[in-house]
Amino acid sequence: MNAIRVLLVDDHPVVRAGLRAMLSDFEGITVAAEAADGGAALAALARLHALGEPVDVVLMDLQMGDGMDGVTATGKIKAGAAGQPPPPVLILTTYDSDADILAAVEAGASGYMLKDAPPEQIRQAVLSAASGQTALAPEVAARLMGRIRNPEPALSSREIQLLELLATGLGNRAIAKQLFISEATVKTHLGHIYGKLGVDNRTAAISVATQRRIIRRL
Amino acid sequence: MNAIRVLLVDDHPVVRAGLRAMLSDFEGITVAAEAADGGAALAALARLHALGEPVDVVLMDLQMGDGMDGVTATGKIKAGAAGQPPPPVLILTTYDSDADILAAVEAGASGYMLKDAPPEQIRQAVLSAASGQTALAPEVAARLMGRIRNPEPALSSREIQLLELLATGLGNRAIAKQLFISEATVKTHLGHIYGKLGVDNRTAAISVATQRRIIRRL
DNA sequence: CCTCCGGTCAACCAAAAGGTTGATCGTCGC
DNA sequence: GCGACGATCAACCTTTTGGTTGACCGGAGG
Repeated sequence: MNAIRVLLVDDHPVVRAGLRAMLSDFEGITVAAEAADGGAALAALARLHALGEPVDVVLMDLQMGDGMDGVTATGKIKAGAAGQPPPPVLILTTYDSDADILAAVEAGASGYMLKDAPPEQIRQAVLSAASGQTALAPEVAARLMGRIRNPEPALSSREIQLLELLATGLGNRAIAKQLFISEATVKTHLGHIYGKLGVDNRTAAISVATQRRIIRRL
Repeated sequence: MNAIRVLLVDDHPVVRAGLRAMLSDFEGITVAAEAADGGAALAALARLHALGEPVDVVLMDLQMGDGMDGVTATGKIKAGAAGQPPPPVLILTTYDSDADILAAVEAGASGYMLKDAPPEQIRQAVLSAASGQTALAPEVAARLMGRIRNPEPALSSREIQLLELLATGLGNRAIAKQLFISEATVKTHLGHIYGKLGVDNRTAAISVATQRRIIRRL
């Protein structure tokens, strides 16, 4: 049986070295190539395909230095026309926010592992992904289950819109003016938002919304 | 000449493996031990010291899974009574916010490196630290220089500390309790912060501070 | 058809935050 | 020793927020 050929994608040399060292210790797994960002990953994929040495599994970080993040890269890999069967993508990240997990899964990732996972767990995940199965870290699986059992109240798009203006530091009056509604309505919306996020003031709402990636922050 | 003995502290097995592989490739550097968190690091330090094999440099992540973070651990190491000369502590982290850098430096860290640094830079930093010098990543150094040159928005470290609590959504009273100061003092500090950042409310302060990377987004 | 829900608005009250002035204390540098 | 500055606190007042209640409209769905 041929070894599973893995493509490592991470912008941290340290992490790449760790993954390389870790995977090399396992039987049946070899590191075919490495890339520091999404663009390089796509290039490496194409290059290896042209050489007749296709990659079996892509092991990729979710947050990368340059513009393209793991989710976008996953989408591109999955949509990649050239070779018929795009390789399974395994996401390896530090955080396990709901939004990240959902986004990764929706983009077509075959798995979602955390960087603090023990080597054996990572090995299993690579093996699973190579055989076409899905691999989720226990913590991630538990989180998804909890989400299904206990769905969080979803914010309406209007509320998210409010939240974004809120995060820029605007006061209620300014938000009202911006959205062409009355200050009273702004207060009503904010009250609903606080309730849904489980907080009781605007700064906490921003904090929670940012952590859950309901709104983005640059 | 004896090799420099390094203690690796990071809660991610992957990162530890990477650092180990990376440092092992260098002449004159050996990994004496590894620890997954601050507590284990202190224990390892004591154990190695008892064995007569003191570590020359501690290479530690700033954010660790358990309670104790890198800054706290650094402080404990520096204060560690047992062996007379505490080893230099080199902080290795993903982010380069003012808040993190200042906290690390104040805690007595000998250096501050970013995880996306090339191997050679890390090697240089370990060497510098071992010889008692300070090693800052270029990005970090530039940031500190800018801070000195631009006295315009020079927030004191106390103010940055306030800002961080502010960003978690705490109210003035809660912040006061957290810092063991009165609510009046919190208001005074906030007033100064608003003035320096050119804003007039807490949410705007968080927004500006985040964009200027005075504090880190979580 | 009628109910549920999102979005809109109002009035009112309580609490929190913001603005101002002024004061004490320590440390640092000149 | 003096002056500057950061950190601390207090009292006072104004503005902003948060919390509650109640109401109207319009669309989606049973």
